[in-house]
Amino acid sequence: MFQKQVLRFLWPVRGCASLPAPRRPCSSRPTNQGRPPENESLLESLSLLGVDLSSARRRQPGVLRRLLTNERGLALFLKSKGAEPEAVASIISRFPRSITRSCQHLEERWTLWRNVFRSDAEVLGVLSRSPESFFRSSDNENLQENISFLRTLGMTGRDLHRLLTTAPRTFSNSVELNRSMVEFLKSMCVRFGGADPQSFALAVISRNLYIFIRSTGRIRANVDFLCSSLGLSDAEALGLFHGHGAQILDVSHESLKKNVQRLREKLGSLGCSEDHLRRMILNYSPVLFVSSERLSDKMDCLLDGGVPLEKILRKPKILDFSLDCLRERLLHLNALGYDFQRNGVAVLDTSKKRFFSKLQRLSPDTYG
DNA sequence: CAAACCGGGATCTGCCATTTAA
DNA sequence: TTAAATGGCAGATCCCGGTTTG
Repeated sequence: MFQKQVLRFLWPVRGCASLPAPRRPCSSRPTNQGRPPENESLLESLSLLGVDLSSARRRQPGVLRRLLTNERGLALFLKSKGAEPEAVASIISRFPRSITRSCQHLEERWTLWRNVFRSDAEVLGVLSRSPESFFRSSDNENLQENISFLRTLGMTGRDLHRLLTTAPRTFSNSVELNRSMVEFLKSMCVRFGGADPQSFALAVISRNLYIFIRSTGRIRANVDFLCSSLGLSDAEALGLFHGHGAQILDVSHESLKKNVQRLREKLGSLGCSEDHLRRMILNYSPVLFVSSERLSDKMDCLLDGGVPLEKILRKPKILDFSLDCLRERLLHLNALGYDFQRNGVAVLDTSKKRFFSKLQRLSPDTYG
C-alpha cells in the first residue's frame, strides 16, 4: 500500500508502475554507445517468462534498460484472465512496453475493454492477436472517451464489438483523431449533397471497420481520385461511398490508382468505353480490390469459358471468386452446355452448396 | 419453389517516423 | 537527451447464406 502511494506520487500522470531511470553518475560511464546498460535482472526475469529477448530488444530497446518494471504483475494478471504462459511470452516479446503498465492500470484498461466484449476470453483473443492495440497507449481516460464518443454517434454495443474485434487500434487512437475522421466523413456527405451526414458517417463506418485506422488524407485522396477519374456525379458518388464503395476507401492510394488504370486498359483492349468502366465500378466497386494481374486472368478465364463480357460488366461480383473456383464451375457448366447469355451468371455467385444443388437440378443424371 | 439481392465473416498486424513528455 | 506516445503505412479476397423477389 505504502509503495503504491510512493509510486503514484512519483509518477502521478500516467498509471505507470516504474520509476524514471535515474541519472547515471558521471563516474560510471555508460558502456554501450553512450547509453545506460540493460537491466540484467530484468533480462533474467524476462527469460524466465520465455520472452524472446532479441525480438524485444529490436522492437523497444529502451524498455530493457528500465530499472523498475512490472513483468511479473503483468504475467500474473494475464494468467488470471486465462492466458497460457506462451501467450504471455509472445505478448511481451511483441510489445515489450506492456511490462511498464501497473496492475491498477491493467485492471482499469481490461475493464474498459471487457465492457465492450462478452467474455474475458474474447478480450484475451484480441489482445493476443494485437498486443500493440491494447498496450500502445497508457491513456485509459482517452479510451473511455472514445467509447463514449462512438456511442454518442449512435453506435450500438454490437457495433462497438465488431469495431473493437476487427480494428482494435481504433480504440487507442486519440479521440480527437477519431472525431476528425467522423467530421471528415460528414463533410464528404455534405459535399455530395447528402441529407443526413451523421447516418452517412455511420453507414461508412459500419461497412468499413478499418476506416478509423486510416488517415483522412488517404480517404480524401481516394475519394477525389475516383470522382475525377470516373467522372462521377454527386449522386453517384454519394451512393457509391455510402454503399459498397465504403470498403475501397482504405485501399492504398497507389494501388487504387494502379487497379483503376489496369482495369481501364483491360476493358479498353476488349473494346469497352469509359462509360463501361464507370458502370462496372458503380455496379460493384470492390472489384478494385482484385489485384490487377489476377483481375485480368479472371476476366480471360470467364471469357474463355463462354461468359459474355456484357454479363461480367453487369455483375463484377463474380470476379470476387478465386480463379480455381471459377475454372471448376465453368468446367461443370460447360459440360452441361450451360448458356450464360440466356441464363445469366448469377450461378457463379453462390456458395458451394447452392452451386452443386443447382447443378443437380440442371442434370440429375450426372449429379444426382 | 428457385433466383436474385444483399451484407457480412475472417482478419488486419507490425513496423517506421514524428511529436510529446519527462 | 531518451523513451513514450501517437499517427501513418503496406499488403491487395474469397466465400457463405439469410432475406426478398419473381
